[in-house]
Amino acid sequence: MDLTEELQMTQGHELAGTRAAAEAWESLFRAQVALMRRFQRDDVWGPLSIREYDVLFTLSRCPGRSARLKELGEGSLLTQPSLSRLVERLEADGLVTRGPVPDDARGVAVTLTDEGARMQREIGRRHVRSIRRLVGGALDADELATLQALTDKLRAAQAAIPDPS
Amino acid sequence: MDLTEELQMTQGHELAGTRAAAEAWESLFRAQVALMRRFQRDDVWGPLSIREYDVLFTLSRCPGRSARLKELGEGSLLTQPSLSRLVERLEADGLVTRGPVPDDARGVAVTLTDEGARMQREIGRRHVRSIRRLVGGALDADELATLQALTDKLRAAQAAIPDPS
DNA sequence: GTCAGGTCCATGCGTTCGCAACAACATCCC
DNA sequence: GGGATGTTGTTGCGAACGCATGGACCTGAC
Repeated sequence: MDLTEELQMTQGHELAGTRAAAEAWESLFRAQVALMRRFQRDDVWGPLSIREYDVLFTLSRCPGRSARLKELGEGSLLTQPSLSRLVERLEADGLVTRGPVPDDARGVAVTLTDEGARMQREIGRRHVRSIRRLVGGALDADELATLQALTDKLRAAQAAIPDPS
Repeated sequence: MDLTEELQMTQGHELAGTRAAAEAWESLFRAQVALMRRFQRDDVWGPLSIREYDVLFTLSRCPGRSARLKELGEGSLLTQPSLSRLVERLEADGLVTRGPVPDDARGVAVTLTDEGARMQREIGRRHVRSIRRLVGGALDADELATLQALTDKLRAAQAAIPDPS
């Protein structure tokens, strides 16, 4: 342990080395970008953008294939206004419906239509083939399990760290 | 090993299970999105967008702080026209210069100016603090090293897999 | 040399995005 | 109840993006 880390620990934090964290993040980021570029090139998205597909995918895993706009926004990189208009387009295409939510007249419940669910499954089936090729073809089962465990832990632990005050 | 995997191996591929690959990718993707959202919220970017910073960062690691437009595009999610205009804006702000590249009159060499390098270092210094807090605070040194090794391997191995023919 | 095909970058144009402001509702405190 | 404050979603508008296309240049065959 070098002096910097020791100093940090005396301040009550158990932070791994700055360099190790930065390098791990960069590797994670670059891997995600590289894979995303390939997935984007894939001819599996039909009339949807990846962001639109991701919303349909998220909805397909929600109870009743329905979620509030706010919940959808929490798992997305889009800002709330952009998501609002994305959902507006999905509704115009007949893939989702927008309705009221019980017990909160402000809320908007976004619900997958049958056609939306069908579209999601169809694209998802093709997309998962690409994932198997590119991700499953790069790492073995143990490595995949380890990667999943680490990224799950990273996401959970990061969520527990407050914003700088 | 289940029947599906066995069948795949008889076809000459050593693919890990589809489910494991899909779940690992989703975890990786969600972790990246969650962290990215927090980094975006950080008040460290000054007048730049994250994408603009990423270009300056990439240039700062290139020999001579200079790279061709094409090379910059390979590590970015932006399309070529979008990157072209992003660099155009960076040039207008005095952060990069555009010049010819030796031995190829089509090429455009993008070079970091002193002010661009200073801006990148200043933002980078603040950004790396967030990375240490959120990434270094979530995983210990061993976990960071493992995560980096796996994502590096994933990126390299994926690059070696050809597009579907 | 020159012509065909490929690569690299820029530009026109319609779409999507983010920011700021706003409207509508919920919640809390009195 | 009633106003102050916070939350949820929408809208106006300028900025940025992606797609299609075009111009300039490189490469290879003849």
